[in-house]
Amino acid sequence: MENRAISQAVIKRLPRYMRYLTELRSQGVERISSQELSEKMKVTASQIRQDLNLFGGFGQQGYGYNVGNLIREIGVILGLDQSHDIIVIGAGNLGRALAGYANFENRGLFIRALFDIAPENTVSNVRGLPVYSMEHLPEYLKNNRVDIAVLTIPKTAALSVAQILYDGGVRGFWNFAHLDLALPDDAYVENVHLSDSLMQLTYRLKHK
Amino acid sequence: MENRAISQAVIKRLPRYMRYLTELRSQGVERISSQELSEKMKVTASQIRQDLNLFGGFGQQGYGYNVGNLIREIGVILGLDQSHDIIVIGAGNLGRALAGYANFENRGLFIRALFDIAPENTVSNVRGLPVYSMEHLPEYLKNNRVDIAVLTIPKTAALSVAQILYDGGVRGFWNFAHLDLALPDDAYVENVHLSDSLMQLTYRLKHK
DNA sequence: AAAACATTGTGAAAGTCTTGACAAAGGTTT
DNA sequence: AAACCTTTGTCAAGACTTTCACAATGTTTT
Repeated sequence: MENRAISQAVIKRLPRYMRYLTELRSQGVERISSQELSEKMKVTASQIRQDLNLFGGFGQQGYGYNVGNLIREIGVILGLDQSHDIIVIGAGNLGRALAGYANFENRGLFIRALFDIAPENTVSNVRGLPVYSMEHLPEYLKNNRVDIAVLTIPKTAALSVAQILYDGGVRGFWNFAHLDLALPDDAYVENVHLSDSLMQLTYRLKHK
Repeated sequence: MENRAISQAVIKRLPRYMRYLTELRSQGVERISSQELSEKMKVTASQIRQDLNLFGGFGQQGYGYNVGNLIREIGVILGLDQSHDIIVIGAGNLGRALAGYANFENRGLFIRALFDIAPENTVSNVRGLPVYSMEHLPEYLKNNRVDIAVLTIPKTAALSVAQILYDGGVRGFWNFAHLDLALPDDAYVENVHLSDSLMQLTYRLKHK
């Protein structure tokens, strides 16, 4: 838990640093300066140093940053050092796509099950994951720890299902339903609006 | 084409206004004040007025904003008054999810086809859309207008496929591959990194 | 048709975020 | 082991964004 307030803007950039650093590590790069990294990421070196320094002095003057160490440190900041148990609500194409996402497990993100109103229609089981009926959700929540629920269901169903999840103790919500999910303050909701980003693209195509 | 520079922050908010206004219209609401809308959207009334005023005086003193009119105006700003022809590259779960997305067509966004390296494996055709082999992509681009390509392919394939698309005249890219796609300046790329948003959630769960 | 009311549009203030600049600190070379 | 080089950490300036506050203007009521 940080005591200084970290701005949303910084938090948004951390996963991006993670991506570039992981890529560098896979290329065998062991050290990098803020200058070099800034060129690859198309941001200023100053911003990188400022951002990283909010969480501690991970670099070394005259040397730069150790890639492996930095990945580990940012991982801790993002909570990826702890394991997270995740269920996916809605086993349609999007739910299956997210459940089948490789690399989550490297980061301690474990998809445990999918739920659907019509589980028997689910064409192919994703990576051998069980697909349960929605009716079994409350019981599942009694017997299993769930840190994050992924919602890929119609917006008409989203609020009532979220309530069941919240009552069952779930506090993390990755919401793909087309509404801004409003839950009590101790629940953390990340709303993803894919079509919003497509409209930013149409805006730019029009105003180029 | 706007002459004043509109900030990225404003452009990001426009689709959100669109969502709330469309919802209001479907509830039969015909007029709304910035104050009322700000309460629903949890932003300040001042921000709404400031944002909308960048594009023109859509409101009326003492009355507020006409919902239908505002939807139409924001639609024009976002380019949703023009039709866009879209193809999806990669007919996996994610590609099929996006291709099957309802409501795109209401906004002039027409998915015309999917492409995949193994089209015969595509379990179910989405909404009767054709699934072509990747080999046919250059020929397709010769014969069909494509405004936007949606990339739901592995990052190893993304750049070479993007190059084929760019050479074929495509300038809009909605990229879900796990890299920041870099293309010439006259191409417009919207990179979507789903796992970044999940990591923002794990951050908040850890630092609550 | 006048008075009272509501609400926008907008300039300026306050707040936040990003960038620039450089002293301090450690690395590297000779 | 001294001199030189590199690069961070950090403070302050600059840029950008949000919020405040209110005159202007149109709406509604009486």
